[in-house]
Amino acid sequence: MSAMLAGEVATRAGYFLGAEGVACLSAEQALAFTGLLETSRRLTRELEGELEAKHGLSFSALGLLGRLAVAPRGTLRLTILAQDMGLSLSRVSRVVDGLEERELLERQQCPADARAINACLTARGATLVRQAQATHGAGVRRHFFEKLDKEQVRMLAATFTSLLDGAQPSCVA
Amino acid sequence: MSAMLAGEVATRAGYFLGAEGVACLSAEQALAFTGLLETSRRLTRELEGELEAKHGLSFSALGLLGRLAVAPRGTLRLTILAQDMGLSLSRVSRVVDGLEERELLERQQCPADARAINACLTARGATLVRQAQATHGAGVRRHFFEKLDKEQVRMLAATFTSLLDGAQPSCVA
DNA sequence: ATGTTATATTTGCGCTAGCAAGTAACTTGG
DNA sequence: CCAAGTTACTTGCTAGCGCAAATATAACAT
Repeated sequence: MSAMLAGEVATRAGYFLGAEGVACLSAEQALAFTGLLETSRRLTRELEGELEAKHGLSFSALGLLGRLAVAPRGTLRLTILAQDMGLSLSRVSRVVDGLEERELLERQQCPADARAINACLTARGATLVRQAQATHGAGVRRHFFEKLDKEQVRMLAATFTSLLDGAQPSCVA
Repeated sequence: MSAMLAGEVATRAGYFLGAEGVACLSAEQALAFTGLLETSRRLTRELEGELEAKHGLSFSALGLLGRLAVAPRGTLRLTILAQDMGLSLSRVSRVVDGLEERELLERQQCPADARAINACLTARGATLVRQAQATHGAGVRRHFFEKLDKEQVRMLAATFTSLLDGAQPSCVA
């Protein structure tokens, strides 16, 4: 299997193994790294496709609505959303544009600070987010957890927790 | 720690835990899933940023050049590149546009098939890809492997290998 | 030979994403 | 009280990505 493994690695990790070679990373390391990125890519593609098809929501849109759904009064300021979600404020502003268009949320002037805008979930939005969360949850189970045993899940959770520990937010702006 | 863990999960996985709740996924499952996506996002952002800053290459561009670098005669057809890289052909065509502009590769008519185009690495491209691979390899070690022990790497490699096993290509088009 | 179907690539469009610049409003030091 | 600096948001721009349509060539069946 070592030969087949090496072949796999050469294919999937070709972009950082130079002509000089394989000494750069071990086969296992290459698999761990490229596997992580590739798994994330496929999972995202698959799940976001379902979400888009069934509810017309991107991942970010669902994340935003989901955060509103658990916030007091269904309301959060855009800045808070951006920080929470690790997105730029400009992106959040435009996601909100789209959701407001569809009347899933409303922009409201913040009474305490005239600069600030509250995104506020509508009844329509609250209904949709519940449905979409159900779709998404089912998709996650189907595409991810059904293929993993308990031990693997435990280990992944522990590994990612430690990796993300020194967590500066992923978006600077 | 269970309380803090639950808090973490509520924050990071808020988008699929509805008002009704936490019953949907276990805390560990939520961490494994969101951790995967978040880790991938940060890693990509960090590494691609370095690559862009030092060599003006995106991840895809490096992948493409890297594949040419190990191909016979530094040459591959666009279709092959697209399949290998899990990108759409249209995307590959445009990445090639950019790299051709910078004279890191050339488009050549395939002698055997007048429809096909070969992307062919130039000397400049071959030099750059080696440098960029070095940068990238160092970045991967620094941002990823330095934070993991041997056992974790082994486990990640095994898990992702089995997850990606039934691997239909991630890009349909 | 020739029409049909399949393959290879390019181009137009729409989406997500961030950064930079612009505007409005809050805060603070003098 | 007001000028300088900070914060909140919006808007214009760029880049990556895929899909769908357009074009050109190949392969195949009649």
